[in-house]
Amino acid sequence: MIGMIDLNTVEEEEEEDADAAGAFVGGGAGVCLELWHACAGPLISLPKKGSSIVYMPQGHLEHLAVPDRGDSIRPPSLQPHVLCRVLHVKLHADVGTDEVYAQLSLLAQEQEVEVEESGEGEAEEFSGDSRPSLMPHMFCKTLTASDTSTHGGFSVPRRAAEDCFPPLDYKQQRPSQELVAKDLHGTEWRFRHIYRGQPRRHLLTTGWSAFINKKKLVSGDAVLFLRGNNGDLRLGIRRASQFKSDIPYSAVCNQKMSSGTLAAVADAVATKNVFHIFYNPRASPSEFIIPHWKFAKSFSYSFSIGMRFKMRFESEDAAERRHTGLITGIGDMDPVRWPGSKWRCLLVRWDDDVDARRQNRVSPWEIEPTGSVSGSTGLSAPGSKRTKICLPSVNPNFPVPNGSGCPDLGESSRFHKVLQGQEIIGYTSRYDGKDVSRSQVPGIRNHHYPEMRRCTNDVNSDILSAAGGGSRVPVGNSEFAYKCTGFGESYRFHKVLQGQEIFPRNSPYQGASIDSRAENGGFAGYFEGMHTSSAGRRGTEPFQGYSGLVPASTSSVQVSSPSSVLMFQQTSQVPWTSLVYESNKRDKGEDGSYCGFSNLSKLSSGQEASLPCRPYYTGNELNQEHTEPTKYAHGCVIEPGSKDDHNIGRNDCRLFGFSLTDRIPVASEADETLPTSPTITNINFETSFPLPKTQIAQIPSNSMGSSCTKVSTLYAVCATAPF
Amino acid sequence: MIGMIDLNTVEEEEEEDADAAGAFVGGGAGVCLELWHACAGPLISLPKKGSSIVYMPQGHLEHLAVPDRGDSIRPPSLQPHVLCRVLHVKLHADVGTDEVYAQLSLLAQEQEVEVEESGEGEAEEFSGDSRPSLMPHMFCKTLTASDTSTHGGFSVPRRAAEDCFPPLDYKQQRPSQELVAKDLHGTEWRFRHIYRGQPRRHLLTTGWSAFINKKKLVSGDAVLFLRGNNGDLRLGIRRASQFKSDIPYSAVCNQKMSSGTLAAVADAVATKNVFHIFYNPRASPSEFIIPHWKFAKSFSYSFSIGMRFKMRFESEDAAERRHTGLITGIGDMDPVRWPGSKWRCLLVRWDDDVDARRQNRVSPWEIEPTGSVSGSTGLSAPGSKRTKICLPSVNPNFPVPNGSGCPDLGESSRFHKVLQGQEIIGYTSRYDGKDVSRSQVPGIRNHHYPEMRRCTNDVNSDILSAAGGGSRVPVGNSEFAYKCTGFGESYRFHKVLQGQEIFPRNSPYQGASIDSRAENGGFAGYFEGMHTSSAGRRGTEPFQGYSGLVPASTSSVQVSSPSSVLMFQQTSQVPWTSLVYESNKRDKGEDGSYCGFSNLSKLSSGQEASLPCRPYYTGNELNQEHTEPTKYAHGCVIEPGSKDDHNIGRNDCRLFGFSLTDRIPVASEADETLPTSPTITNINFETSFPLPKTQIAQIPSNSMGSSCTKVSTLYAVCATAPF
DNA sequence: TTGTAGGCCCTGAGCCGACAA
DNA sequence: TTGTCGGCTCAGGGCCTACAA
Repeated sequence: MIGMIDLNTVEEEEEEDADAAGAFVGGGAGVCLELWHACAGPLISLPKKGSSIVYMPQGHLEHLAVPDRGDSIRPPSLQPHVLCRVLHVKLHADVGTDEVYAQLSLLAQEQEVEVEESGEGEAEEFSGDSRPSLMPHMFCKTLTASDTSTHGGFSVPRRAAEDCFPPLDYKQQRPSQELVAKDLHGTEWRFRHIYRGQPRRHLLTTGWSAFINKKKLVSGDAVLFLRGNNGDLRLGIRRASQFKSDIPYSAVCNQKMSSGTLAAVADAVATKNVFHIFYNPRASPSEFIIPHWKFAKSFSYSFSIGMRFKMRFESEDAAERRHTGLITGIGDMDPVRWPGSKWRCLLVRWDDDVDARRQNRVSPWEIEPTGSVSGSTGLSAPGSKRTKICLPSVNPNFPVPNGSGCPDLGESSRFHKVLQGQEIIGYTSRYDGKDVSRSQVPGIRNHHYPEMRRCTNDVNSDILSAAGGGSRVPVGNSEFAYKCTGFGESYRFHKVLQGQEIFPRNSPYQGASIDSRAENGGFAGYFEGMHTSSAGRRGTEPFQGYSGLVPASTSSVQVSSPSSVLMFQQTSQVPWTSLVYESNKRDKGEDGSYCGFSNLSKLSSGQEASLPCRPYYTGNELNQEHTEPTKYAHGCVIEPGSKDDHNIGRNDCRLFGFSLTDRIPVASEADETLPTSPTITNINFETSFPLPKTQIAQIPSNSMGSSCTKVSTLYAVCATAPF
Repeated sequence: MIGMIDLNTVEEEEEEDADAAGAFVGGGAGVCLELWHACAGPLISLPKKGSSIVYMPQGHLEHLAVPDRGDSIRPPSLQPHVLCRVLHVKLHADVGTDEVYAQLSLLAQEQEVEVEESGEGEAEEFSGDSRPSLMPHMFCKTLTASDTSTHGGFSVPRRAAEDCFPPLDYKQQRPSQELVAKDLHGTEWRFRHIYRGQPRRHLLTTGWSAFINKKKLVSGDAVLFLRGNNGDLRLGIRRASQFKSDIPYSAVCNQKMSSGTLAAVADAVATKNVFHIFYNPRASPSEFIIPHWKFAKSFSYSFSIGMRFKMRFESEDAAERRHTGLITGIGDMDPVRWPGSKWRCLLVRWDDDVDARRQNRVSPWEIEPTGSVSGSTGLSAPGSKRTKICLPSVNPNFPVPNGSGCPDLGESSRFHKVLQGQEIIGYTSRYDGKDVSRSQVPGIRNHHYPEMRRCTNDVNSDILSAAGGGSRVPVGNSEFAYKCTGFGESYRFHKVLQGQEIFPRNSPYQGASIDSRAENGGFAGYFEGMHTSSAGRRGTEPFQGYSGLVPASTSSVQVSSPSSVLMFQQTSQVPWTSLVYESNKRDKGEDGSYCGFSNLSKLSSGQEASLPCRPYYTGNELNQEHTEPTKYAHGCVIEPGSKDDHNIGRNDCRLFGFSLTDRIPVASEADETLPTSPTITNINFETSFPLPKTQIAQIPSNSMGSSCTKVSTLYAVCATAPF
């Protein structure tokens, strides 16, 4: 135990935190929530406990990847879309392979379910989990041949070592120490960390090969080091390819996902019993569980043959890529067994079909129309451009120390996005606290108090004016929206990408962040000042400090060499899109037969939401390319010169590979102080998916707790224009 | 591939054989049936496909060894004793630990089930599996410190090497070859086999440490080498202690045996669906599945407080030991949740309670009363001593070459018993066929034809007279009885014991055996001439050759040093006990409430069995000590001087640890040619377990196929005296 | 006959700096 | 800054015989 961490750490704190989040491995040891998400990959999210989701048996079968034998015959009683409440989410890691997977406990819901309960439940759940669990320092490195060779050890990127490892005594000729890192199972791994060579470099030597061998890591796999706020080191694995050696991959997980699953589900649904779904986020991209609102939202699009669309993918290097295509057909994928199912009901042709693996069938909720079909610019609702403007809604990530405002909303600050190879560092807190900022603005350390005070000001008007005002208002608080949609399990979701390093060396918030953190005794729930975007400390004044916290210079962000790197990026939920709720009281007829989800028509509106609202998107997605949304979305621009469609640095979270950030419907009681867009019309013309009446993504108005009711109105616009 | 086996082997033959027996590992590779049983241990047996068993949920819970949480609450509909039909038996081996376990597919039976179906099914199943699969050569060695050290290799006992391994060219100074052995998963392991050192010895060097490491073998564990009849080498493991390392033991198996199992069983029983039971024969001695007849038989005993009994155990060295005790109480083990259950309903005190692990509660079918209570010598039925006399019913193991008689009965010849450290070699067939017998009787090679011809003679009268005639007739054909009881899955069951070596060097049958085998082109289903006892080639004339094949001298058997050794012992089924069936047509009243198995009263008699028969034991077990039953049971006495109660060499097979050999009720159509015992009375006086009327172990008369109908009557006596 | 120990060889794990990308 | 290479050391795998139980 040489050179142990010297901070005032609280042992087992993360364990408890994981417990509080309901994250366990099978054996009972706690799984580090952050580590799980880091290992799961950048685009994986999970539904939150208590949220409403739609379960797709077809997709489940695909995920199981079991041969379509007799036992996979559709149980007659099982519908293609099953509305469920998520009762529990458990995070697991395969004992043999460290592969992460999740167990969801679902309960089929009646159509008459009061959506309000979801919101209440959420508020309660968050309260038990509002304790900060910061892990501001992390890095992910793809192993080189040298790293995995028996010949040598592990070459640690310099800044990664400085950021995540306890400092070495560089006065010595060969400084070294012993590192202890826990993996997902809580197993401790010990490494000798030495700084040597000419030129000097950080190496892990003794103990490394044992780790490599035990984990059966090969070149191309990636390891993650993650320093918790209490100083604990965590160690994760993200394999390049699925682990398919002589040892059967994910024996336990596959075991649980074996045949007969669907029959069990059908029985549970029929008998109103809980059933359990195992999901391996890295095994297959099946998105067989999607948020209720997302499913409902897909009805708002009018898909038609010939329509162009775009869709996001996770590429092999864990970077997100976007592909476009053309809808070539619409119809049931399996009209015999699953008639009326929307699962992969769209037949598409990709513009770049170089990737043969890509499915030629997609589900409506996976794609976004780009609106180039039939020249119907009307698909683009008015004000679409303003949705971009909303993105500079940078709010500070500094938490209110005692969280008197909306403590249950304080979790969005953990909604991280960690890019592997894309280093986004708001403040460069070295492990020893030295060299905090290389080119720091002098005197910045004294700014945090005024800024925090400014957070309490109502700057809504500023925000709105900055955003261009008008009908569309930025849903600046991603966490709020996230929570309202019920997919808060991933509120601390990280996104770790490889290949690009973004390092804002002279962020004016660095000093402030550090100081506030120190004064809060490590409690601080803030993150780097960069890329705070819309998410952040959302409390009574969500956009608080917006005007004051916009970085003075966007050039502070640098894009450096690929591979290796660290730090979290604040994930911004719904950064550049706005939501509009539309009153939908008119009876649109009983044409819901196709969608197979007519039960939605029975959904009642929220108690406090006086009017039934329907999620509505302004159509900005239909005619914009989203090539550089972050330019507009974030207070600091990632890299002004980047013109590819990778959207690196775009804050995206997906539920089962599905984006949670694009547009999140948020219901509010009514528009009180905000400009509304009462003239928004239903864009669902030319619909291929007739919408049942009041088929909405119903978000309870009280989902954020009573004290936040007013806040919610800041982010959601509910147009009450009757039809 | 140095020195590969030179026999005319048929590749994959055993694989197919395993398939035919329904033995698979999870992955699909075939599990060698013999190897599975060898690894499972000496006292483990399994029910046969199609047989009737009684399933005990309580025992299952014990076997699961899950904490008694809420989910182990007895499902209301689940009875403590469930009569089931075994639909399938699958043999498995844990991928990680090689631990063997079995999967039984059970279907709860109605009381009205026709027992005849079982017999028919058996005949069919056997037909598909009547192909000989001989493995006459095998050895098991407990690993020494040197064997497991990284410093050296594996020291092979000399005769083990000569018997199981291909011969070396001893003319070379250092003969060596490469051995290839398959484990339970079909994985090939290659070893360098060298003969060197001063004095010379057989060693496995290269490749051995890899095996040790991969299998995580330690000193004290045992390895089994097993040479198939086609020359294939098989390699098994029997761990000294349960494999409990950092890697969870038997993850897959335990997974399948996890919580909620009982609820699933209850549901399956209620819905008349098949349910699956996983049984780890080495995990716990729970005997939660017992043969139907065994369960019923336990009612024939009259257990009372103060009664003495004996019970068999498997000791740590895999040797069988017998312990005696006193019944101190009778009553439900769990009167709240499982009232009326007979599971461990007897409270006992052991005479030698040095072993604290021993349960102080036993089930009635586990023990045998010794009749020393209340001086009731009446418990000993008349003719008890004659049961010993029946044991010399040695029949030859030489098969009829073309099996025209009863091919489906030809399997008993595979009912092996392999004693580890107890070497029983009828003919010492070296691998190269040389040095067949070291002290062979001259000219014996010419004896086999007359003997085989003699096998076709009906020597029943001889047998009976030799057995003393009278009311009790030896059930000489163990296989037949075994099959009739439906527990034929283990018909090739091996018993491997450690600690004693019995080597009949000069058996007069050696030459004959070898020759007949050679002339049959390897088909021969015979075994060594020693210890043929009652089991063997049972065809139309089960006791054929009895008079002519009794060894001239019993001194041919030697007991040598413990540890290491080989060869199969023919398992004798019911070697020294006789069965008497008693007509039980009288109505004994509806007092079956206690036993919880009153459905037995609805059992109808077999179609061809004209009269309901009830298994009945003459009570010889009640007053004899069984110390040296083989003296009487076998044509050749194991070791005349052995006086301990180990009963080494006693041919015993257990179902889930339960003896199948003691007494096996066999139903017959009627007694045709055999002397019967019409005056046998029901000894079930003083009964603590009132028997429902016609509570019998019903064995179908046609269980051995129509061609064997007459044969069956030779072994079973059905007294038809009405009450 | 076979378990164990010591001698010996040699592979390869693993640490190091040099060098170059 | 860090990936890879060659050099180096050394533990231990592994083969052998000697000796003794």
